[in-house]
Amino acid sequence: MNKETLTIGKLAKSAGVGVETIRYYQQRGLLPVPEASGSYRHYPVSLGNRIRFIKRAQELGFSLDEVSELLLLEDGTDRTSIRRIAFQRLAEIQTRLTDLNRMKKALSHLIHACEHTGKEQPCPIISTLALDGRGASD
Amino acid sequence: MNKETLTIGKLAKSAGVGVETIRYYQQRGLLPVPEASGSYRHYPVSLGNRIRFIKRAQELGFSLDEVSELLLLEDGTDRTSIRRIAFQRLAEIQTRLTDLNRMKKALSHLIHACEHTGKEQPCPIISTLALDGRGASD
DNA sequence: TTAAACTCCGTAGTCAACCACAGAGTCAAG
DNA sequence: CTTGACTCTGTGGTTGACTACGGAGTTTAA
Repeated sequence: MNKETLTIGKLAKSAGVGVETIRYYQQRGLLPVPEASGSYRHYPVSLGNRIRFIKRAQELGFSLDEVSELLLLEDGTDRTSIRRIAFQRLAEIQTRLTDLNRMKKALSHLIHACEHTGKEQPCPIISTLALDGRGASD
Repeated sequence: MNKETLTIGKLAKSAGVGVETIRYYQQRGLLPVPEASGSYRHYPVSLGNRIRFIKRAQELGFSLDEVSELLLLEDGTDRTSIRRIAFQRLAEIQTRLTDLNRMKKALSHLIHACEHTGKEQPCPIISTLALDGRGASD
């Protein structure tokens, strides 16, 4: 009833997520489950900020487990721990970037070779994949 | 019994995968299911090459669905289709690379800011995530 | 006052690419 | 001929982040 609270549906809409997402976050312990004063629960509007926090962290590639950690540190006093999590995340991103760049290079190379190989010869993309053992190009 | 055939376990070992993986590939239609001459099936050794083909394609980031397509084109005559699939894959890799680079940049920036901000001020990592609405940096 | 829209709660399904396991049958070596 | 390793089939579990659904109760707008 309070002007400061919303039903779960309104909260979801205000935060741009589905109702089920909110319930899921509650299960994961990312969001508190308010007491119901009546038969429906009343959600403080401020939870919208927390949901948006979660969403922005996800956009930076944090998993919900990592977001949980960040939320514990939300007051910002434990800089060291926060940076540790961020560094970890950065390292994972770097690893993934390296992998993808290797794939990209290999694939571009194969496509290029395929485009510049005569029809009489086998397709380099297929023949590379079909090579026995490894020892391809790499 | 033939010298040219193996039991599923031997085939799996020779191709460096688990028995379950072979059965899974059969379900997906990536591998044929040979008739059993007896009560066990006998797998041509050549299937090992096909399995390795699949694995190498996966290393280049192809999904099993894409591998199915590639296997249909395995003779290498339909270069256009093969290249189409490879190009698609390359485009996906590029998209992912762009995303990750954006994340990396944002995160490095935040970490740097966090390291060079006085203790009296709020942690930039947290406060960026906690920003109301969007309109952060981006 | 009723009908639509919503909430609650729990469970089950989705995607990808497998892995695990159970129970029964079978094969090969000693 | 026994033992132990293997095969067959079918089904269920894993991870991550949701999404969907069902049935019952509740609130609210017309």
